[in-house]
Amino acid sequence: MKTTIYDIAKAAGVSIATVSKVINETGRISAETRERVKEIMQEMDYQPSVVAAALTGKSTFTIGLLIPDLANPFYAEIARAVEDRGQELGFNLVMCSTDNKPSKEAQYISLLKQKKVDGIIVSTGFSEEALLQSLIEQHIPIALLARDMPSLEADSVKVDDLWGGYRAVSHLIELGHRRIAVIAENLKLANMRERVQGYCRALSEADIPFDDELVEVSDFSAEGAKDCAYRLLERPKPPTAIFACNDLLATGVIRAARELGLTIPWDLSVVGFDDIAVAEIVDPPLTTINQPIARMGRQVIDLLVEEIRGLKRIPRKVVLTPELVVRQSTTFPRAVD
Amino acid sequence: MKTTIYDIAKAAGVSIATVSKVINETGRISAETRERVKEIMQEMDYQPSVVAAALTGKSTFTIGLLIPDLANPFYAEIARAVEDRGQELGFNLVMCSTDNKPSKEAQYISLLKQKKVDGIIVSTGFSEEALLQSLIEQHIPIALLARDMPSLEADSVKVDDLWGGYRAVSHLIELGHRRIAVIAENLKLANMRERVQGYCRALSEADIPFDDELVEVSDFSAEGAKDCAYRLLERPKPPTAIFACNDLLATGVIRAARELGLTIPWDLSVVGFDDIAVAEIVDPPLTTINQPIARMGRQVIDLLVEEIRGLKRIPRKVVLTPELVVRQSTTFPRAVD
DNA sequence: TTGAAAGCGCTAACAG
DNA sequence: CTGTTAGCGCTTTCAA
Repeated sequence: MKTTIYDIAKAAGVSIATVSKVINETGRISAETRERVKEIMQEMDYQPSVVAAALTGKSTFTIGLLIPDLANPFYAEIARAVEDRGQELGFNLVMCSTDNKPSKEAQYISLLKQKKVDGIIVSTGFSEEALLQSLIEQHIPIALLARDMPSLEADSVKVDDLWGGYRAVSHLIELGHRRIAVIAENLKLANMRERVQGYCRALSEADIPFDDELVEVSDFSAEGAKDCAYRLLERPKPPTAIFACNDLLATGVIRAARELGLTIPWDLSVVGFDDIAVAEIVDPPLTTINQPIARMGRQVIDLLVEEIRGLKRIPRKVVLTPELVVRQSTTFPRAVD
Repeated sequence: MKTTIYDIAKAAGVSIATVSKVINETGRISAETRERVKEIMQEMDYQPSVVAAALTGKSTFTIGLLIPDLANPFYAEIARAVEDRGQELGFNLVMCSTDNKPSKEAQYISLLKQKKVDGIIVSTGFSEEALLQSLIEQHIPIALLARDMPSLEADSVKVDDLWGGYRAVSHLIELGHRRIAVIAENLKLANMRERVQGYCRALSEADIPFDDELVEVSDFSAEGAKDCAYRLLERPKPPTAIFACNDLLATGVIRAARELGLTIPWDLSVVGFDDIAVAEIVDPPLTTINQPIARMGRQVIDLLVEEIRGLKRIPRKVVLTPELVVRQSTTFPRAVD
């Protein structure tokens, strides 16, 4: 049998209440007995049961992380960042890949509730606001990561997607591009819409007319983006630059260009979004918009843990400014119109 | 307050024991009361507390997954595969990225024990066998994934690394290469040693003398592999092909080659190992050895859950045969010696 | 077929 | 400063 608080109490010749107090550093215990109990706990290699403690209303020290897909490098990096900060604070992460399917999301959330997790970080695409709202009403701490629902009373940490999109496209414009296409992942995602809005803003600021033939909507895959890029590049007047709304899509664009015999950046400039590790690895290294993933992960955990600890406050909406990272996938357009 | 088993019992006019029995489908209950209780549970949106159940000795339906680094695409894909099968069976995954540091590993394991997880899947590099052994003695189900410790009485699922290495290099030999280098990640990892052994076996079978100047040891990063590749390629007589012991290392090789003005595969053939998603994305698409990740993930979970359910058996050591996937990073050597 | 009652390991008043 | 005791929500004999 595993050693319990009773074993310790008996061995130390005190009551379980005393042991509990030294474990939690609550109440007042004489230094002497405290030391003795501690020693015995060491000797007997005692580890308090989180389960039993949780049943009495204490933390489970577990946080759920909802993301679309753990195998997607962006979310894997997000998860790692969150995990790291969680670990520092003593919290474990349970992973929930929902594939952006409401049914999976609901299923995971239900399980997390049954397990009495301390809080949930939501980084999935289009959660039903009602579902999250109900969690809040059940006093389950929630935080949004890499997205936000303005009307939801929950902490959130994200970058300014509109600014990011704007910056990406204005970079292309500064290089001299005028026929710039954009490939988005799914316009139902607020993120994507904002990035495209940034695209529009940059165009309009440069007095470049918006041409809806230059906006393509892909699925979430690099494959999908490749198809979009094909359509774009096989037009009579193809764009000289493409803004892919995330790096994964950008890799699809790169492959399409390669297959069509185009050399990046000379025949086509490409800029991505996210700055995941693969952005550096692809050929050519990708110019992109950097999301400070490590920082974002740390910050959501910090906010969520604050709430878990009961420091009730007004929800904080953190918006970080992403940065343009110029690498080698962008340059001047070969021929000016 | 959350609704408990008592609320249901009261509403249904039965005892909590009865409710418990319909929840768990144990004991004999009249169809009539069963239905009534079920209805009421629905109506009241009752969800049994996993925590309370766990305290009485039942499953927590939680499994710990120990990997070196969740941000590493190979492990992210592994984690996703494991998560998926776990979800199908009702188990949640808690992620533990150890960075192959024994201290982190120990810390995570301790936490997992306190939370009474049902089992642990170990996919980290060099766990101390003693630590895992002690878990087994505490009757905590353990399974090894993508690695094995033959002397440990635990299930394991992995590919035949030696065969994989052999297949990679024999492919190069068949193409006509004779000066073939290998870049390994860390020879303390059994995996890596076996892959290098496969390399050696293929050479010796082809009567190519082993040249220890052609084996480089990198750290775990693409950067490290790039440095190794530089050293290799700047020799007076550089290799015509490089076997990188995993795809991440292979991307480093590709970058080094690119920087040195070499064209793959014409100036240098490269083969990787793992077949992660980026293998298809890099330029040129990477010839590599495929690990059937989805299948591996499914199988460890199945084995582990068997053990969790108490179907005690002799540990199963599953070894799958990886397959060569020929893409565009390999071809004949330009000039035969 | 059902229910009363004794835990599971720990926390938190409340007494002493 | 320390101990007694009543739960937390559920499972599981054992009787009825």
